[in-house]
Amino acid sequence: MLRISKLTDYSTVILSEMARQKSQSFTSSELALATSISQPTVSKVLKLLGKSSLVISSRGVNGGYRLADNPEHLSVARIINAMEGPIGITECCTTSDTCEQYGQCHISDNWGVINRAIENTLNTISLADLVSPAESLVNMASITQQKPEAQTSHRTESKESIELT
Amino acid sequence: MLRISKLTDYSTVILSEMARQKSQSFTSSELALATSISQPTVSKVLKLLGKSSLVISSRGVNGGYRLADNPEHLSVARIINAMEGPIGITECCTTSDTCEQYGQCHISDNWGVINRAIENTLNTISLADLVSPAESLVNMASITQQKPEAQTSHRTESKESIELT
DNA sequence: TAATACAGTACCATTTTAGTCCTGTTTATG
DNA sequence: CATAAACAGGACTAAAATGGTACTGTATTA
Repeated sequence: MLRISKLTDYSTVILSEMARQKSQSFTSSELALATSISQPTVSKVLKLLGKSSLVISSRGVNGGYRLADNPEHLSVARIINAMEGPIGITECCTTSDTCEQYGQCHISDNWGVINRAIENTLNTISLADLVSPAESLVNMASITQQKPEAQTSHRTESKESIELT
Repeated sequence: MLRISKLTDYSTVILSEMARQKSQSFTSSELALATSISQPTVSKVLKLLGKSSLVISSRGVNGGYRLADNPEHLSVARIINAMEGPIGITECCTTSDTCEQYGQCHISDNWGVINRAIENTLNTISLADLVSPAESLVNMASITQQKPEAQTSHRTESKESIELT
């Protein structure tokens, strides 16, 4: 299904809740309430995000979490990276050496190119984009464009090649 | 990690082996030998691909599998779709109704946009591209471009926002 | 010193995935 | 028409990943 994990999904919900509110600091209980995610799970997610310094925590009474940077400067790629580690659509994209097929595989380089293309997409989208109306994101030409420009490579016509709903 | 499954990975290796050879028909044993993937696994993959009519099988002596269409007309998105079902980077991209957060979630629409962007990328790349030298793919402007064009939305500068290797 | 809130880790249940095997069915061929 | 080659369709198991929770510890404020 090519899916981010549920915890990663939660992290985007939690972070966008933080980005949407003007408040500076949030406890995990507050965010649990606001997102309908259980408090222990919210806590787990925020701890992970803290390790990569996407959020900053303060302990004790009146403690909580706050965003480490402006939502404009936090990309979706970094969020995924913090929760799941480096984006690698195939095994060889991240581990490169452990694959048994290595040497007789003719496509690992191309998977690397594909992986970087997806990284680029996710890197281009910020937390601020995530909380903006969907129209804004659709209008980001670099995200949704499908240019029919001249090039050497064979291309699949997108119309006939997909029946995803 | 945002990864395709191992079986899906195998499927791309197997299909590209079929695309590279001029031969028309391949038995699962031949492909197992050529790819260093075990024969039962190759067989399992080809059966799955057959269900979505990406390959055509013929039984009996001299039977085997052949590509259902030219490599130029088979997109990576369709391969993933055949092996794993619809591409959905989040749960709400595919199932839409079962999510508990539905109603109070403010970002599902935007995840839909992101999902379509990734679909577009994977849809643009064909099996023929996968077996071509990596340079060809890099030169596909629609895949790797990162346009800094004017737009309304906030953008993350790709340089500072990512430390993936 | 007591209460609040995060830190770190461990744990377990569930689900998913990978890989194999077995029992059909189809087809070419001698 | 018998036999062997090859795919079809499940069933099954082991291993791994994931999700969710709990527990103990530490920092901070009042």
